[in-house]
Amino acid sequence: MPERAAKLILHVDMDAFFASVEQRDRPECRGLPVVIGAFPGKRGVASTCSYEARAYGIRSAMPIAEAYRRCPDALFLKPDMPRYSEASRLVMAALGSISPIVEQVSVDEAYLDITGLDRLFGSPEAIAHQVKVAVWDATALTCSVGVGSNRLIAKLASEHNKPNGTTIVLPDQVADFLDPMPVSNLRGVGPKTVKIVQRLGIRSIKELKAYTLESLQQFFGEKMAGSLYRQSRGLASDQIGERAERVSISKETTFNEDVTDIRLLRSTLRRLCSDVGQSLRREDLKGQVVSIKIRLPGFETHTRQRRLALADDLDSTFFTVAWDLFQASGFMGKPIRLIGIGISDWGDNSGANLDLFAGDSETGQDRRLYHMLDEASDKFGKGALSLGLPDKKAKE
DNA sequence: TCTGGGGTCCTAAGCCAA
DNA sequence: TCTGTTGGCTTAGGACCC
Repeated sequence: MPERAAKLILHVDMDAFFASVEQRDRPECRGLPVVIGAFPGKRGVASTCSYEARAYGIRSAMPIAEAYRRCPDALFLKPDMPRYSEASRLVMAALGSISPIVEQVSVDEAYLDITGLDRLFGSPEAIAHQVKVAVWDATALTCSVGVGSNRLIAKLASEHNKPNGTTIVLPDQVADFLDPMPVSNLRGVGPKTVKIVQRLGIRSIKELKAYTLESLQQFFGEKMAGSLYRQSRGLASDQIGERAERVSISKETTFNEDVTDIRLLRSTLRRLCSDVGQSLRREDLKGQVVSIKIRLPGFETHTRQRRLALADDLDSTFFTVAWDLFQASGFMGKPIRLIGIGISDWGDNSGANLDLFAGDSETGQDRRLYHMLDEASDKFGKGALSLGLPDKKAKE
């Protein structure tokens, strides 16, 4: 068996992406603290912020009220996703000019397989430089670049020196690079896992590495233990490819104030179902599992889901099921902080307008009429309209 | 401090059929 | 026919990421 050539993976992470696009396009924002996210006074968090805002201690995912407290003079802007998507498209096109193997992982991040590109560009440092020049030429935005032997090392390397940094980690430098890092730097390690790690007295990746796989399995789930064991040794996938196919589409909304009004909840759910239906049809998908998400004032979150007899993409189908799930959830009449809907499990039935309920004679046209009735009853009150359809409850 | 929105993945419990 | 086991599927919740 011929030995496989060592891989060289490069990770690109745009610097404060949304905020940088705003500062690029709006000269009045340059050099100032800019926070992208919710407006102060409303519920929400900072999606991202400029480096000037970070100097005030503002961070991604920080409640917007806290961000405002830290810097009332910051410019608070709503995200302009179409503009960021366009910038993202240009970044990815620029990366494609460097390597034929690019995997976009989010709007502002990508992995490149740069194995063998030294013949074209030279050293890993030279390739990283080429990437930054290409991104700058295409967008006038800076990025941070990390190079390593696999995805984990490349990603940690790009995070190592931000903004506008370059970090190369050669295979014989991996242990020195990882050992002093906190365990929270590893993928999949969030606040809950950090708590367990702290309870065990583990502070660094070096200390984590002292644990055997079997001992980690006593404190973490099987998968998490395996993941921690491999990551602490710098082991990870070096395969770069197409972005994985999406597995669900969802829409949700948090109310500015908790809601008990059934009509408002119903109309909100209908709007979300319509949005999610539109997204599905745009992507030519039909889903077979309808899930609703309900968040109560204490941030307690519940989900309910139901499998359809056949996959569908109609707003009215989703709304009928979602509303039914909500009514059966036991949360009717309680204050609701957030309501959401998600569709998943792409069925393979290709025909459109398939019946929702097995053995039910309700057609797609019927459903549209029920949908109109529902809309009308929302507007004018129940019983205001009759289209001569059989009573839906009676049918079931 | 008081926590968005859109995702993915993992785990556990309950149910059901072999 | 009854009972225990096992494994798959569904459902719900939770952790995490960007």
